[in-house]
Amino acid sequence: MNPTEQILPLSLFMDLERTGPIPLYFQVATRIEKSILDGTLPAGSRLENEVALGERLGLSRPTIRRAIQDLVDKGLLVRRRGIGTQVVHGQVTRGVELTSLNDDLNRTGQKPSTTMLTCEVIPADAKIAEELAVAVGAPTLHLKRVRKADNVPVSVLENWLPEDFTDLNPADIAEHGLYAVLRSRGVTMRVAKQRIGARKSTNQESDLLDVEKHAALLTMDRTAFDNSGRAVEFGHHCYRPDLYSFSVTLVEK
Amino acid sequence: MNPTEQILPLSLFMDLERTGPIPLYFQVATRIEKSILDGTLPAGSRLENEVALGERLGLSRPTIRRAIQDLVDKGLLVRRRGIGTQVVHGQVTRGVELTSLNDDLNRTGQKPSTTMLTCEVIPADAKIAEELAVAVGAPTLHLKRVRKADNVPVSVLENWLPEDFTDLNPADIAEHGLYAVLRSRGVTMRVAKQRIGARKSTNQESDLLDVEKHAALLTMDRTAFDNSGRAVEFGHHCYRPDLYSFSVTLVEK
DNA sequence: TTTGACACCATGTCATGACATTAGCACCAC
DNA sequence: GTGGTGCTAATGTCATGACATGGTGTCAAA
Repeated sequence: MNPTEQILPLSLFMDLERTGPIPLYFQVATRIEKSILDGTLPAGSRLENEVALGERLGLSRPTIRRAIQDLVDKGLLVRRRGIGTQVVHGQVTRGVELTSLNDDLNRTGQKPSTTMLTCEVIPADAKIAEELAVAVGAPTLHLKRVRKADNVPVSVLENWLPEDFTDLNPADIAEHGLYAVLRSRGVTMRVAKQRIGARKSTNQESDLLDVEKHAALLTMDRTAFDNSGRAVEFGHHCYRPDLYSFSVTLVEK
Repeated sequence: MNPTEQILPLSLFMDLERTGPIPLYFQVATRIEKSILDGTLPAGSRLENEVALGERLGLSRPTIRRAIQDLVDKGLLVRRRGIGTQVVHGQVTRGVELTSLNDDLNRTGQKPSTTMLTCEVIPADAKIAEELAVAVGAPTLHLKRVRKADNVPVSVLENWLPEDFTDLNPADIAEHGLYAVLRSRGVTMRVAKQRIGARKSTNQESDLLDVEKHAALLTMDRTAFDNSGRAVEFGHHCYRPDLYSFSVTLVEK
């Protein structure tokens, strides 16, 4: 019942790349994470303590600590002062990340496709102006799309972008996804604030998503900010709850 | 248009408590956060750089860095190497935290109340056993409650707890909430894994929540782990989407 | 005028060392 | 026996110092 003392195999850390561009703490975190996922470190087992681990690997304590902290933030490890570090029970689930639905589907092996319904430049109303931090009436690019996975409609996506992006190419967006097009323009997303709720479908949404009238939909409003802190996108999305849901891992600080 | 150079008023940092139990980085982070919230540091403004800030406050760079990093993780600041640190645009929203609905309602000033529908010890079925990492058939405490805010029903909460907690007092839970009772037993939650979705209400749920039949509900499944990494609670919750939603702030690493 | 080299700035990474705090345990005194 | 006391182990906090890396702007040469 008491936590098994567990030593990480040294071999896992033999090939640390000390000169490459990949930070050492990241390499360590990756290797520990892999050990957890493949069962080398079973749930509940204890990690070697920070200083000892650092000595064995020839790394300083801050580096080890940073690696472990990243895994704690991910919900894989739990630390207790005076006790040590243990692997959390329960199967690992990938949490929500700052990616688009397109990326998610690609990762899970489903074939995404997009139908563009609307792509127009319209003046911002009060709500959009507020979300994007632009003046009311300022031109914005308004998109409405249906996203499908393996040809089954999954969600209706409606997005607004500030004036700088009103020249985006609708065909590119339909083919590669909005986020990919923005990335290729040099925009890197850093922060997103999302609100997740639910409501009934409108008749149009029922048609688009191929569900019955007044079906329950999962909704998500998102405002995304780039690395200079500027709002670059506001979106209102509706998902078929039988095909999509959100996973979140919370860690008490 | 270009980010205003901004200097934090030194007065904000004059009363740092260097001997007390509150970490210095936390005190710094709190003060910066307050400056952002009250408008002293407007959206888009630039922070003084790390080293200078450290010198002015008589603190080391790691301490300052830790404080800033916490605010970056909260989605309040954005950092760019070679550029500096800026305040993110957009109003601040409190994200999901590892708290119970009870705590949430208390914080927003609404008066929560709870009706206990079921409180019984039952054997774990396959799904519950999997979530709690116990054997199938092991005794678990099964709760079903309705949570109200200002006497309006907000959610139906169904929870399962492992054998150690089968002796919990139903009256205590109804009065103080499940999480408060667990805290008073010395259990501290550290990690929770949630899945958020939507579905239609059952007839019973429609009655309990005072909504029409087949209304859209927001659902959340949560498994919570204590500071030793052990699963201590699995819950399936349904919320009225007109009264409750989830906020999440994501930060790209 | 344009372009390349270079310096500067600010954050990113890493090492070393020290002390504080907490949990668990063994031991000793009462 | 029981309870306090102190030791040990492990993480938490903080300081100092160094170098790397990416972004920006300047200045001079082509």
